[in-house]
Order: sequence, then structure tokens, then C-alpha cells
Amino acid sequence: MELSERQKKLLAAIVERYIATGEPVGSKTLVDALGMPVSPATVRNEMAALTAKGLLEQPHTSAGRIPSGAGYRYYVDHLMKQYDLSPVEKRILDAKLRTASGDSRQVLETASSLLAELTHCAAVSTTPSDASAVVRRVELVPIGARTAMVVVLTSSGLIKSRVCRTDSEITVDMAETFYNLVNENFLGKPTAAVTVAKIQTLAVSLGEKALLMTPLLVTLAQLAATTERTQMLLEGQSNLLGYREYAQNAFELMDFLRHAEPLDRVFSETPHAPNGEPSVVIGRENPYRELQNSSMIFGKYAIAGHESGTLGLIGPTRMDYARLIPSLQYLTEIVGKVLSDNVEE
Amino acid sequence: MELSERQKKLLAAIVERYIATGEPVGSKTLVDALGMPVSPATVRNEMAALTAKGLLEQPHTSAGRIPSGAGYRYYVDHLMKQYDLSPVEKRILDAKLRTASGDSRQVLETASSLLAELTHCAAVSTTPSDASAVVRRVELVPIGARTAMVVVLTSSGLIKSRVCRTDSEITVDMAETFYNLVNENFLGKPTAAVTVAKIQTLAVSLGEKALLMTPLLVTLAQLAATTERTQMLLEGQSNLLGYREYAQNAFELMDFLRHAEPLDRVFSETPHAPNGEPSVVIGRENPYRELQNSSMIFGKYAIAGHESGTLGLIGPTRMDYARLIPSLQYLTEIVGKVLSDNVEE
DNA sequence: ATTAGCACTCAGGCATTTAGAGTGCTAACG
DNA sequence: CGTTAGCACTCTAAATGCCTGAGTGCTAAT
Repeated sequence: MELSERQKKLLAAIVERYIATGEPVGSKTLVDALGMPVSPATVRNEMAALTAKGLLEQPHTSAGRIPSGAGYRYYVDHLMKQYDLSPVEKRILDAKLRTASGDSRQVLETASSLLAELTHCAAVSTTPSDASAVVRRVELVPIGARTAMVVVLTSSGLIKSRVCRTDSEITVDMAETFYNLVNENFLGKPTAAVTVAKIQTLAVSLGEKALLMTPLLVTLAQLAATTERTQMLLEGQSNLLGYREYAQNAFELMDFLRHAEPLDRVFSETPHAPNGEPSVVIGRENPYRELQNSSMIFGKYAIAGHESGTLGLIGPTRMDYARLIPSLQYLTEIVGKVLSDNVEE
Repeated sequence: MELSERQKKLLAAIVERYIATGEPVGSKTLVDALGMPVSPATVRNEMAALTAKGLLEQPHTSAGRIPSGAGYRYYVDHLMKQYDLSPVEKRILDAKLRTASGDSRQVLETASSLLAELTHCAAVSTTPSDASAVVRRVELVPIGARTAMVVVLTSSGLIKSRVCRTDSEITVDMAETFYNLVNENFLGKPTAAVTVAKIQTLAVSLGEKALLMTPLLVTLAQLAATTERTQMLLEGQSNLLGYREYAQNAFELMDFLRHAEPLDRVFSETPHAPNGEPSVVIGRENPYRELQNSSMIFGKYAIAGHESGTLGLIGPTRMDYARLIPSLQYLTEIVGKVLSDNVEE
């Protein structure tokens, strides 16, 4: 797509103005705003050319132009000047995230909240998942006579725990049997290997102890499963209600986002730059009908060098890409850093 | 307020019809629907009387009547016939909640989700808080050389854990010092007594070990604080978008609900029946402007006999009280039961 | 006490008008 | 040739007026 310098300047101006005001922009407004040394008529000619190339569209004849999907795409890819966060803002975000450190879920929750607040969009994050993760450690914490907490620690730094009630008292002997069983069968194995099926075969060899042991082992399997399954956290859906473009179909979108799992498909199908640059999916580029009025920006965060999960945001196509992309990028970076702290050296 | 039998019957019919259709109901519709042995004119007279008593109101002269706040109130207090859940539904709810048992937060999350789904309203729940709770047990779970998980168990059955990183290695010696310190100073004490201030005074007596110990103790204090602080969980906000009455001010309400803390004030200020009956706050009775188009139904769930937290729902004033009140009541009951399981005998 | 009849009110739907913003085209200009 | 002024044209949004139908309150008759 070949554009003259003037056309580029105009396209950028139109996109930015439309993002700011939400109103179609006309030739006159444009000359006034830019202080251009040409007349509205000239601008009109250029706008007609841009429309012919498919970069702009008209809601109706007597309105100004708004960027088309391709228009936003060109803007994002070639014209946009990114506005980074100020050092102060960065430090604030840093601090807020650090206080949540420890529990990965809580880190992601705060990250999503911060992102939503920062961008006035809906923010989504997926819990880290690492197919190559193995079980590094399992602990049994006594809680009561018949209650214990099972703790699983993976090589990717995930720590998950869950309380388990058993039918009989948990004796020292039982605990020992449990640890032995775990050490022999699961430690160092991929988390995917800790399944209920595997446990059933083990139970056979346990004889009479099996009955007492299974609740603990099943809990362990459930925990292992949660480390595998990526969960979606969504924050700030209500931000979207503020935008005119969602006035009509707010309900539809909200309902789609409630069961956010399909988003994962978008995340994985979109080819993304390996250098940590966020991906941008604009309007119609989106595979889901419900999202075709929306844009998404998302990036992978890396725990100890491994890409593990995604942080993203969803907003109207008319979003402030120049500001939001760097914001998202910064947050994925520090989320990765904070979460990497959990991985032992 | 004295009403004739016929007036009661009419009021109930009007409320129920308006709840079902959302349209103002007129005299003709009413006779048709009820198959009453009187003419529309008679009904009109009665309706005029009910309007005079403040139980009905007219959106405008040429429309039918809709119930006023007082009308709903009278209906809820005197006329309504509650529809209990079917045994099948109850069993399903039971089962779904049991699978979440173990973590109290997760129980409340599922309870809220179920409630939201069941009622098509927004559901809110507060984490249990028990001022009389004492620290029953503290455990330190080794995670890595410099990382440990602190687990706190309270007499009210709450289990909270958090990962803590320290500056130096966690030796057996350190762990022992930690346990001694905890046993002597915090075990059996109210959770409110585990404060950073208290820890600082302890640190003095520790001498050189203080520096190593403080991260662990501070984590402990944070955990104790989380057991104290009631958290709010909100689910199903998007359900509200489906109702006509929220079409206008959806954003305002959503925004209010985001920071749900103020709801706690409503919960505590409303006098509630001690026999486990849910409280109902209708429209204007609500202290917050943002909620004056809404009604709330909520009840306290009890853990081992102590009222601990609240389960509630928020929807349009025009909600199906007769069905929702029993639903909420049933859920508070079983949430209480499930959470009570965590309290050791 | 109940009812039929009737005049009255008012929101919502529909067509019409008006104002204004923005366009595309053409002819003139440097 | 690129740029510009001028102008007729298009189309939306807002304003206006009319009409219809649902629903009411009142009155007089049963």
C-alpha cells in the first residue's frame, strides 16, 4: 500500500481524532485541527483517495470519515508513535504488583485490575501454564485430625494447595505412606502424569490402605490438573459500558466474556512477534462475531524465560493504541518478572 | 394498612403480572387474566383506592398501574406465596457446592455463581468473619531454600496461606524459632492480636535473629488480617444488563458494584430476623442512590452456629420475590453447612 | 355496591419539515 | 498539474404535528 506523505499525515490525524472524539471527522475540522497549509477541498480529494484504498469509510454520505479496519491496521503498523508510561507510573505499577507477589493468581488479579483501570478497557489474563512443568515437591500439612492440606509445587514455580478431608484419621504412618508413594511415582514427572487413572492403578498395590489414601491422592490429582488448566481472569468488563459503541450490544458482549475460554483460541491462533511485542487484533480480524466491533491487544508474559501465559485487553476498535500497547507491554514484562521470583534458582 | 380481601387479591395479581411482563397493568387485562366475576370498572375503583393508599402508581394517566415501593413491600410481607426449590434442584445445588468444599473462598465463588445463574440477578457474598475467632494453628511449609508457605488456621475453620520469600536461607533452627514464637505469643489469641505492631515488639527480644524472622512474621500478620477483613465476591453483574430498567444507568450501577464494599453497610444496617429468614430491601428503602431502582435479598450464613457472612442478590425492584427469597434462603443454609465442615469437632 | 357509557388524557408511531454538516464535481487559478 | 473556490446535492438528526389506542375517572343507571 503506497501512500504519499500527506496521506499518511492525514490518515494518522483522522485515526487519532476519531479515537479521541468518537465522531466522524470531516475535511474542515481536519484542516482546522492540523493547521494545514491547504484547503478543505484538497483534503477532500485525499480523503476520497484513502477511501478508495479502503483505509477510510463513511457511515453515510453527509458524514465525515472514520477509519476502516484496514485504516487502523495501517495506523498501528506504520504511523503510530507509541506513548510510553512515565517513570512515575511505572514505579507505581511495580509497587502495587510486588505487594501481591507470592500467589500467582493474586498477581494476575492485581495485574488485570491495574490494566483495566489504566486503560478503561476490559483486561484479561491467563494463569501460567507450562507443558514442560514437572512436579517438584509435594507437601502434606496437618490441619485437623481428619483434615490435611496438600501442597504441590511445580518446576515452573506454581504453588497450589487444597484442603482435603478424609474418612479416617491421618496418622503419621499414613502421611509417610503418602510421601513414599508420591516420591516414587510423581516427583520429577510431568504434572500431566498425575491422573486419577494412574492413582487407581497405584491403589491396587496398596491393599487395605488404599481406601484411606485415595482422598489425598485424588486431591493431589485435582491440584495437578489445576496447574495444567489455564484459567482466565477477567476484570473491568464494566469499563466497556462507558463506550457508545457498546450501548447496543453490551449484553451480548458481556455474556460472551463471562465464559472467556474462547479467547484462548484467539491468543494461540494469532501469530505473535517473539521479541515481546504485543499482538494487536483489530475488529473484523477477530474470529468471533461478538468481538468484531472490538480490538484486542495482548502479549505473553514469560516466567524464567518460558512463555507461560497471556495478558490482554479488550476494548472498542476505536481504542488508543498508541498509549495502550506500551502499557500492556510494560505490564506483561513486570508480571513475568514478579512471577519468576517464585521459581527457585 | 387495611385492605379488603378483593384489594389484596388485586394487588397480588398486579404485582405478579408486572413482575412477569414488566408492563403496567390495566383494569381490563386484569379481569381477563384473573377471570374475575366483576367488571373492569369495579376493578378501576379498587385500583384507584390502592393508588390512594400509596400501593400503586401510574407512570402516566393513560397507562396501567405498577406497584410502588410500598406495594412491593405489602406484597412481600403479607401476600406472597413462596415457591420453594424442587428437591431435584436442591440436590443439584448441593452437589455442585460440595465439589468446591475445602477452600471457603471457592465455596463462596461457586455459591455466588450458582445464585446468579439461578436468579438472573447479580449475586454477592462476603467471606466469613468471626470477631471471636482465635488462631488455632500455624504451619510453615518449606517451598524452597529461601521460600516458605505460611498457613494459618482459625477456630472458625478458615484456612489461609501465603508464600513468603526471605532474605536468607530458612534453616531448621529458624523454623523452630518461628514455631516457638508463634506458640508462645499467638496461638489461642484472637486473630486481631496478630499485628505488625506486636511483631515489632517481639523482634526486639529476638536480637540478631529478628532480621531473618520478620518476613515470616509479617506474612503471618497479613494472613491474620485477611481472615479478619471481609471480602466481597460479586458474580453475574452482566445478568442485570438484560433488564429494561437498567438500560439507562447500567454503567452507573456496574461502577457502583465494582467497589462493592458499601454493600456491607446495607447488610449490617438492615435489621434481620434471627430465624434465618432473608432480609429484603426494596427500591427506595436502600440507602444508596445507585441502588434505589433495585432490590436486594440477603441472608446470613452461619458457620458452626455463628453468623459469619452474607449471601445476597441484587436485581430490579421488579424481581420475582416469591421464587428468589426461598432460593437465597436455601443457598445460605447449605453454604453454612458446607463451610461448617471445615471446623474441626 | 356494581356497572355501562362516555369524555378525557397521554405515549408512541408515523410522516413531514428544517437545519446543518459534509460531500463530489467542475471550472478557474498560479 | 496540483490546488482551490463555489455550488448543488445528499443525508441525518432534531423538531413539529397528527393520529391512534389504551387506559382512566366520573356520572348516572341498575
